[in-house]
Amino acid sequence: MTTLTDVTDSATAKGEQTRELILSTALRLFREQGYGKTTMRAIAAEAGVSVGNAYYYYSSKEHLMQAYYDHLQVLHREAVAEILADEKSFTKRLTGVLRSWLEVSEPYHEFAGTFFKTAAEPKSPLSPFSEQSRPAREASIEIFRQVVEGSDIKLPADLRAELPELLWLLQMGIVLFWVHDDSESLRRTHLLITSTVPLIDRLLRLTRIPGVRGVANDLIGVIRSIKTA
Amino acid sequence: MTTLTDVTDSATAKGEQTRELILSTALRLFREQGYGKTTMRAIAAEAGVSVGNAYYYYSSKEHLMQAYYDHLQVLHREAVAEILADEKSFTKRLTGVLRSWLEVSEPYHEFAGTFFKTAAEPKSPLSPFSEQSRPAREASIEIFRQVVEGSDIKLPADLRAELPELLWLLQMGIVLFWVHDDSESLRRTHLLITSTVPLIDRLLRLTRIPGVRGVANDLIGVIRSIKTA
DNA sequence: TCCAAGAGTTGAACGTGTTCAAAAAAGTGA
DNA sequence: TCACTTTTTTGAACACGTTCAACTCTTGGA
Repeated sequence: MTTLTDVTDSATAKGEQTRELILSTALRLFREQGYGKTTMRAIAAEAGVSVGNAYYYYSSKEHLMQAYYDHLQVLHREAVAEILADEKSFTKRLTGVLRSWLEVSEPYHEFAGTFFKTAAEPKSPLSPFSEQSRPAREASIEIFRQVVEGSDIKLPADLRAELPELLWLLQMGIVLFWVHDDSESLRRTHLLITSTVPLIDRLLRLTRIPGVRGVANDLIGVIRSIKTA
Repeated sequence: MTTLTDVTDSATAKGEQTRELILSTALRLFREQGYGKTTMRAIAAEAGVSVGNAYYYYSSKEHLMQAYYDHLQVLHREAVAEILADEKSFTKRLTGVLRSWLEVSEPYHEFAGTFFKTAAEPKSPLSPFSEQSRPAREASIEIFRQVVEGSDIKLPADLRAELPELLWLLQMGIVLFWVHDDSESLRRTHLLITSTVPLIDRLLRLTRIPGVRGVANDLIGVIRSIKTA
């Protein structure tokens, strides 16, 4: 039996090395030529391995995409750390987080459509609602939980509890918009964020009005019942 | 020059006959085995034509899907006619229209995912937001315009004007939910509709409260500015 | 009736993602 | 060192959506 470091150095190292080589090659080609125009054969050739070998590590082309998605997640989490530490205002925190996502994802905007295409399919493991992407989804929701919890906003407890998930849904909506946005410098998506966030802030504060409060409570009830049904 | 009836009987008839044969065969196979498992070769074989011939009339497998989508649109329009003529209550009209869509689309639920998969791609002509699907989209929005206009609901004029489009967006959301819904008899989607519609009704009536009215107005402003930006 | 032009039809061929049986390499215990 | 097992790697083969040059049929005018 070899030592633990030996294992990571030799045993796993060989396979992991190939795995990472294939992934990085794939991501580079995706970035350079888009998802559709990058063939598995091209990835294998560029990485200096056989097609079958690529499939030995990634069971489909989509799985290579999944890996890219996870990568973005990490970049986003790093990008928002500073904002979440410094800022207290709810609108600024939320705007900052959404903007960061835009910045991080910007290089991939061109072929993001193809990604969300497969992501829209329910059975696909790439769907943001799927079981397989639960870790990534929860990590993402966690960011919004921090947005809410570290902010100055005052809210009824039950709404506060559901809010992170709702904000994540908002982000899904913005992503959908973003994918379709072909304006220069993504002007329209930026416009959407800057005009929507303050509105959400005001909407949330409206829950203090008794008549609104009732509707809001029922809304939460509906969301809960549908989640568990 | 032949007469008009001659043209439809002979000149166009031959081609149109083949076109419809291919379409109906495709839709049947889609229904029977799902979109993914139905091959163009199978459609051609079953229809008794060559693969190339199918492509002569439908430039891709997705276009056959588009045709199915248009088909649904017509069925839906027919299905809601009665409700829209008889019913005056806003919630009942809206619920009826959404329910009808569910009924009409039910046979296709299994493979609808694959349809919305390609629909999610921005460049795809099948996207509900695309230029090519404008006619289908506007026909769909028209239904919601009738829902609003024939109802007893009292609303500020500008909100009333935007509402059909918003309700169409709501339906897109419900469709997204529906696609992911694998509960028996689509229980969860039905639950979503029955609990969401009355809530929307109450939300809309809340716009009479001054504080809410301001936010609603701004929301409309945002929607308008983003649509034109 | 015949012929040129267009409409309709064919199926082999291409490029793609993916599979799989077999070969090569690496690891394991004596 | 030697057999053996397991991990890794290979590339031909498959099924699919799609294309296209060639073919047949239909039509309308001379």
